Amino acid sequence: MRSRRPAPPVRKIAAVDRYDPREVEARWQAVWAEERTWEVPNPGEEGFDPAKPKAYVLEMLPYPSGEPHIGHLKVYSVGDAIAHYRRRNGAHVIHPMGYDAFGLPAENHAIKTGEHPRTATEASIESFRKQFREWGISIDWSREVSTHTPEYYRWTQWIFLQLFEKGLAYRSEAPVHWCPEDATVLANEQVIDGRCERCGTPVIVRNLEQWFFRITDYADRLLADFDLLESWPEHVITMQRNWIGRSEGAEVVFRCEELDLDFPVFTTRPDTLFGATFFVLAPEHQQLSKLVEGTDAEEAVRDYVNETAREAAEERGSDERPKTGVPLGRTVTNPVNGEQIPMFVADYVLMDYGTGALMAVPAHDQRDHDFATAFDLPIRTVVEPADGSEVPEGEAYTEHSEDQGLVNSGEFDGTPASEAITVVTEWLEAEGRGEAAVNYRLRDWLVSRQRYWGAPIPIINCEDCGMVPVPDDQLPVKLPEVEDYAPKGKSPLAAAEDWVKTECPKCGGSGRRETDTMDTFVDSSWYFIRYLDPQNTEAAWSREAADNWMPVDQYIGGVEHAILHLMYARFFVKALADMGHLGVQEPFANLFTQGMITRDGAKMSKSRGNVVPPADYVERYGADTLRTYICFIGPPDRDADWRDEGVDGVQRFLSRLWRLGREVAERTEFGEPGGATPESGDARVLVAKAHWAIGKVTRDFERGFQFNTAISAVMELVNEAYRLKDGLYGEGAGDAALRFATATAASLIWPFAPHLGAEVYEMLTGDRVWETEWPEADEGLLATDTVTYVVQVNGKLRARLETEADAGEEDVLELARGDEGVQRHLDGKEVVKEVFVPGKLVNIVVR
RNA sequence: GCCGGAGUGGCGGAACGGCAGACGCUAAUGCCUCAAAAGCAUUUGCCCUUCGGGGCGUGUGGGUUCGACUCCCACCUCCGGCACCA
Repeated sequence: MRSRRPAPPVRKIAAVDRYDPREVEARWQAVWAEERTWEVPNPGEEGFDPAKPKAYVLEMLPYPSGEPHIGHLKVYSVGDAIAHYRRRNGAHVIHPMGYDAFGLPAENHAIKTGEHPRTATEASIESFRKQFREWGISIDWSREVSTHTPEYYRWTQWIFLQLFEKGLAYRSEAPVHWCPEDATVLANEQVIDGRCERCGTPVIVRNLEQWFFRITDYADRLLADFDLLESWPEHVITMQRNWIGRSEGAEVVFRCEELDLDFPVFTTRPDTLFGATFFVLAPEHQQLSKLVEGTDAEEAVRDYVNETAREAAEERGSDERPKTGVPLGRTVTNPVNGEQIPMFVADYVLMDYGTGALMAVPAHDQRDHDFATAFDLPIRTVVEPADGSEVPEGEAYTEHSEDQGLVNSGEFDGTPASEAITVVTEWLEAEGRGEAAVNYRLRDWLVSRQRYWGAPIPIINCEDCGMVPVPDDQLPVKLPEVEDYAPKGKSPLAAAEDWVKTECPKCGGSGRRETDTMDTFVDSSWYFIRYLDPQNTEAAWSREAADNWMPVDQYIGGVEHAILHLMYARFFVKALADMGHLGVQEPFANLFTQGMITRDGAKMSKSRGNVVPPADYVERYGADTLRTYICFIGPPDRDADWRDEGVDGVQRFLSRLWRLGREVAERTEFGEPGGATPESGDARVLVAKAHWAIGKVTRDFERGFQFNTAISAVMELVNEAYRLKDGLYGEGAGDAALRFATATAASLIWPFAPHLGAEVYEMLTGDRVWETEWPEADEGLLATDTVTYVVQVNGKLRARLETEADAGEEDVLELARGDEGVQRHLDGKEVVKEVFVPGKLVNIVVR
């Protein structure tokens, strides 16, 4: 801890004897705003030191709606603690802020009130901005961005066109999810249990022409590059892995000879091909009408298809309900044995997985088994347990390890099932009837929305030239002003006829603008790069700035974004890296997902009346108390239940530290807080405790996010100072120890309670705590002359012994055996073994 | 069903295989005060106690070990994610 400056001005020792957070916090906030303390330069700018390591600390940007809630306070408190810690450990820390300002809530509000969504959005942004300052979050405000400004979405549009040029953005007709309530299409990721993620309305499937990003091209890299991440929560990786849903198997072609049609299917079990006894198509399958046209089955099939189309995806998805379907009166040929097997249409086959058709193997797939039972179809076992054990009645046998061999499978009989997968696939390849294949659950990302409040898609449709990108010098395509924000099945932008009608940039003929806007997840898939060079009008960012700061060293946010945002952003970074705009493959090296704050065990909601409005609480307790409480309540990745009594406790602690600081500043000589390390006595005990706390807090930061134990260590230090202070005042070593201990407590609490930390530290040292280096624990000080040995008999604690730290094994054992409490338990028993752990413990085993 | 995560006092939570319950809340008592608030101090897992101490305790049942909240096996409960994915 460096120090020494002239004695502090009088005002720095508060005149009141009560900790007044409002006064303290306002003063320091003014200093940080005035001096722009948290701004950090880019390479080449004044103040940039290439020798310093960089740290990009980022919390997910807020969606500005109304006022910030307690979850915001948590995520930014946690992030700020990390940012402060890294700064004082010598890094250039970039810690920016922005707003994810496009989106439905503002637009729905606009529809109701007729007021432009920009008005409510910008009012909300102002409120967020104000509260972030009142919370004392150390933000580099020079880098602030908001996704709804033309200066920002100009570059969102630029990225769209980059993807378009590379064939990664395309327009296509496909069955897509449509939310009738919000009157827009949704991405697969935004459909939860068959319902719209935003409003909960059951979605329906419609065939529409829409814009997609080709994220499926990146499926394998999105999986493989988990290896490039430093530290992500295991469950987030698992969720993404499941979502991408890679499975290996084979594509096998079944042929309908009558109509000369080939039906490829995907299977993970080519080893069971001989067990395929029927064949099923999804109701949405394109060839269906061709198969039944003019046959007896036509009407029944049409009815069945219409019926399933009416059903919500939600009901169809249940595996509880009985299998339904209709025979087509056609057969296909099983390529391995030439068998003609009957075809069906059934809604348990999904159009958007595999090829929308499957070979049914009822003996070895439960769903096929259920269908076969319902329709009385043959069930042929082709894989048997090697040990001859029975398969339960009514169940499919799905094992396929080397302990199972093939039967009823012609030349493949006896081949172990695990091996048969490869062998049969090779055979299919040789025969030209199939090949090894990989299938994914992941679909391309549907990005167009028929809504107003988003970035317009920068494409012009020309009768002669087709889809033409808006030339770079004409960006941004500004959102037009309209009268009515309500969606009517097409985008509200379509009503702005003057805007829609334009000139084709290619041929100069008449063109019409694309009227859909982009999914807001597009905006938030690259904001963390714009922060690095936010003022740039020539490019979305400079490679130099991006190379300097990327990747994000610590990303913090809610687990609800585990799939959507985090996967889209990974995709963007990979695509941009492929185009040469970035030098990294992954945006977020370390990810931390914070838990929710509940109250009375339930999620906070207005209807439940258990909301903790941060502004009210900051007014009442001050920001430092709230921030520290949130970090103290429990491990930040877990959910935690809010209790006002707990807040009182933290307030008490901060107030104790403030009063200690003031008292020590008054009653001891201003000067070097460290001084010479006292040899012995309470002064030494206190200094040692301070070093212990430094070590503990430092380890808790280094190990991750163990803020609750870090704060408790500072509490212990403060408690120790209170316990010892009255005996230490007035002697040189005692005064110095008190100053050191108190300044250390202020220094260690700084990442959580910056205003108070700065205040107390300045009272005692005249220095600004954020300009000092993070303290280092003197491990040597922690060693003491005497140690306490724990004495166990048969593993149970029986005595404690104070002894010289350097006492030998025999001496300690001798002492232990002689102890009265130990004696009682040794009496009349035979000592079998004695365990000695130097400096710690003795265990005497008796019989 | 599959994949994650978690079970410790009245509560939130601590514990490199070595003193279970740090720290905080709550509660009780005392000091200060005319009084209250604030503050300060002590106690606060359960049971028994002759007040020395003793017994029991980390979801359940086993195991490894001198020693297990911690490691291994089996199970129970709760939370989250995915789910007719071929």
